[in-house]
Amino acid sequence: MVDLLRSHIQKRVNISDEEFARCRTFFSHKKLRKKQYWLQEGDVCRSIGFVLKGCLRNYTVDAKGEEHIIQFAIEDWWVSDIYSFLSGTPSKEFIDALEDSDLLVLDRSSRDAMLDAVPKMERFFRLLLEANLVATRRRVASLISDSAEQRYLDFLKSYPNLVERVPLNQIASFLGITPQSLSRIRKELSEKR
Amino acid sequence: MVDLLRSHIQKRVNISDEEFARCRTFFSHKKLRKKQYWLQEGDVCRSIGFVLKGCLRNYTVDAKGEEHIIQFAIEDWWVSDIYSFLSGTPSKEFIDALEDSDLLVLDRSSRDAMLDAVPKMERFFRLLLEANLVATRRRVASLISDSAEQRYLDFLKSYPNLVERVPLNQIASFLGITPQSLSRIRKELSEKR
DNA sequence: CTTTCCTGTTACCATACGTTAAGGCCATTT
DNA sequence: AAATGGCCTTAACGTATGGTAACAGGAAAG
Repeated sequence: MVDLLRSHIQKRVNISDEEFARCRTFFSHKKLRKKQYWLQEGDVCRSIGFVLKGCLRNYTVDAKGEEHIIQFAIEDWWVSDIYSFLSGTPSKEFIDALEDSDLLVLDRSSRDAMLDAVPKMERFFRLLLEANLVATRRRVASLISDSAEQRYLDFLKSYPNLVERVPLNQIASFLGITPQSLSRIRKELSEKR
Repeated sequence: MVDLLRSHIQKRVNISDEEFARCRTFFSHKKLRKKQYWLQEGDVCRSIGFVLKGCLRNYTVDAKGEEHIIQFAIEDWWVSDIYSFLSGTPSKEFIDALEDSDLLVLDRSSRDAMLDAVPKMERFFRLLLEANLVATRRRVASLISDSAEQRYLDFLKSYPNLVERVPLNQIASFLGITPQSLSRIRKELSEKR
């Protein structure tokens, strides 16, 4: 299981067994059952989580009580409210588990200690953030440029594995539309092709 | 002018005169006249730019020829197609100047050399990326949650200086709506309040 | 086994935003 | 002075998506 983290890091920086062993000591384990919260609005997000198993979502709830999914996280992804984590201010987001999940958790002081203990990880996090920023910018471009139908088709292409695991109403929320609209879009697509 | 870069870096990491002087050698200057391109679709984005003066925009052009602004950049901000820059693949974006502008430019090999020469800059870029990611995630949250009117009001609050410098049709494009819609929204707002 | 909840679908109407077209204002060019 | 082009606005109409409501199938809970 922990091998997943090792290969995740190795994808970006070369790390020795000894260095990885040192890194490993800064993480702790966390199990979440389906529907269990990891972060609730008003809490400070004190750690970032690396998903070993399962699926989580990061979302806001607006004044009408509607949920808006900012991010999904499955195996090999990280999850957190990065703003609250970095600033130490209370979060406006929720994080909970869509499936029984298994995380490796790194709190703020552990991360800082790790960066001191294994300087190479500084580069790892930079590269991770770069990849994240690229993906998030893509999503912005898609949201300001594309129709809901196009965004759904892109989602199918980009995350084929997620479609099978996540309920459609959750995907609609991620796309920024209602479940009813997504249902209509799916109907039209199936009629056309 | 270069002091702007110094204080920009200093905001995130402590850097000595000597270290800054070393950093400085990796940058080159670039002047752009209004409407001049810095990046065109199909080109590889070989450098990132730090804006000393002026205003630039980063945008895509869709199949209908419509422009969609992904990012504005004014003084003290960075501009690039980070995906093309990192991957070395041809860009699908344009970058041009909305005003006569003055950039400090860092190409890929210079950046890598700088990171070797001044390891502290590794942390600087990590922190810069973190801030960028936070802002971009905010924008995603706003695009999937808020009405165009709300997004416009948020824009006014977040970037009051930009509103005065950038034409309204450009702001509409940034918000993901047409100039006509923005005009209508402004009218309704002025009638209400 | 029955009940309840969760998910997905459909339909009807409402609304926000897009499209097309036109006109006016102002700065720049000729 | 006249002409041009960029920018903003307005209006009438079209379309995509939202809101509300109802229903059905399947999973989960009792």
